[in-house]
Amino acid sequence: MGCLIAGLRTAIERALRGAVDKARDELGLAPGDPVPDFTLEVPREKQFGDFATNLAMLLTKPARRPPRQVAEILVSHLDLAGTKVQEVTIAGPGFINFSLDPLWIYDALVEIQEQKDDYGRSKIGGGKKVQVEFVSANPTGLLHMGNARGAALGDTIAALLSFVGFDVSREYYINDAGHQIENLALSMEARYLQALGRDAEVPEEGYHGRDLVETAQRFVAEHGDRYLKMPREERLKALAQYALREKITAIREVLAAFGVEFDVWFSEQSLHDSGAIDRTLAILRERGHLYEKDGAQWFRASRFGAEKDEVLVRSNGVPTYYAADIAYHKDKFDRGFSWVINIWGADHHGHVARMKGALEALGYDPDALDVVLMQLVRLYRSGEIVRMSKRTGEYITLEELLKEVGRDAARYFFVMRGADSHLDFDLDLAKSRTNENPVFYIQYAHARIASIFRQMAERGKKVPAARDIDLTVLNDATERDLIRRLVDFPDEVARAALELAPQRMAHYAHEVASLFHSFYNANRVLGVEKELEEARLVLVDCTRTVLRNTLYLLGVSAPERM
RNA sequence: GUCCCGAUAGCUCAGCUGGAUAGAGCAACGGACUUCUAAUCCGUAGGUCGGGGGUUCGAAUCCCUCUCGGGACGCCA
Repeated sequence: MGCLIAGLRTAIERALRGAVDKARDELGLAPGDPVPDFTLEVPREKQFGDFATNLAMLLTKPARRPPRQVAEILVSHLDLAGTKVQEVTIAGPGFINFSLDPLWIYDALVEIQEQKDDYGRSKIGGGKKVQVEFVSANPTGLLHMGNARGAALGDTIAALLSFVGFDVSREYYINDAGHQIENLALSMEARYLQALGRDAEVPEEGYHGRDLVETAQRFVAEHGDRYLKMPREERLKALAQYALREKITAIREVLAAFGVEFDVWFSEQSLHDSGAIDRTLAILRERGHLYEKDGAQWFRASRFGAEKDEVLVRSNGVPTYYAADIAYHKDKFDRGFSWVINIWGADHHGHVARMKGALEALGYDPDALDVVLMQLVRLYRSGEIVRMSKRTGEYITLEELLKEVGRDAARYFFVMRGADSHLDFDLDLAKSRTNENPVFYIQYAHARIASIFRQMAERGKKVPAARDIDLTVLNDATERDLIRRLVDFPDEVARAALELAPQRMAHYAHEVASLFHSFYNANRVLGVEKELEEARLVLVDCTRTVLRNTLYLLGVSAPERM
């Protein structure tokens, strides 16, 4: 689909490149000198026009002239045919500012209205296969706030990438092998025995959460005490399998309630069973990246940028988690993903260099893996930190959070900060139905719009087609500011997606809502002069589209009334 | 000790691929509801961008260093 703002942008960029080429001699540039990687952005201040470039400043050095002089020369060679540029000025240290024909933003409204739900979609991703792996919480308990933040971040990043034309797959890696499963089995056994009235203690390293008590009770309800008499190994296996299945189901359900659905649930155990880990180890060994020490198999990770070497196979012959993870990442690339994104807790940061190192050792491009590290979440209630301890099983679960603050607030709050910032999650604020709460502020804007359309319908009117009416009557400052920001939407989506920065969308939504509220307070829509009413209905319609699309990307609902 | 992340308005944070006068929300203060939802808006005030050095035409942004907070450094995951 055509996108107006992108078209304008590329037209100006092309003109600038052309100017550099024509001015080469005058600027004293060598024929081989490339055109520098300049920016063409929307200036913060309106007085600087619609677009501004730093190109002249970047050419200062090769041209050995002051930036403003370079700008003069460039401007004298600019061919602006077909760019809608009406005025070019040189300002500040050497910016070249472009002011467009003021009518251009009205064309954008036509585009927004016609593209509707597709407005902002693009093909930047070119159908490239991208995998986003996130949450991947141990299936030994319930989801906590860290998992919840990961879920919101991962899902929003995936939605953004998909919106800009990537072929995205959401994946959950199930850690259903190794120690934690043994611990789960032992913990379940204790709860099972307790449920049958016997004395038993959950091991210190085990899982102490209340949820396993209930799982054990359900197990008893189904199987009674018949596992008491079975060989211990069989009992442990049955208990672990039962708990695992129940936990994964519970995780899947609560994530679905959170608006997060995965395309693939990948089992770690399957890597052991299929021989994928052995094959991966064999390749590393063949390439000379493994050695034996103290009876264990070590990977020379330090050769590939990691701090130290790492054990892949313990002296007891059991592969480490790291070995499985290497095989897993190899599998990802073998499945044809050309970009792999992991959302990890910051406590895994030490794992990043190792993982990239392993990929390099296997012959894959480590830069095709991006790891988004997210910092901790702290919950606040009544101004105090809510203490949590996973060890004792005392923590707020995602399920409880959803019950308390609702999905919309939770989704928004988790992505409103950059992943690498600590997130203070104020439960009272998330619940409050006041202007302090950004989610309600944004949703309220949407509800107000819906209300306008209800009244419009009562009056027997319809939203006119933008291309049939005169939009230039939208001349008020609040109207122009709002339109201008609506036009930015495709740019904002693209940046948020490529920078893996969903918080940009959260802020953008708030800005659009704010501009709309200002417009709404300053102007009436219904009941004004016919031409103006029609144009304003179009503007309100377009605002609704942008708010909806933004909220959709964030996984937040767009209510019709509040 | 080594490494990673952070430090920006009273509070919570944006901005960080170097760009023009550093932004927003909340809190504070002063205003606006015979009108489509006042869950809103308008205005005022608020800053040595943790300290110091460096690179540059230009630094909140890049480099070095120091201070303070959080985290990671296991044949755990």
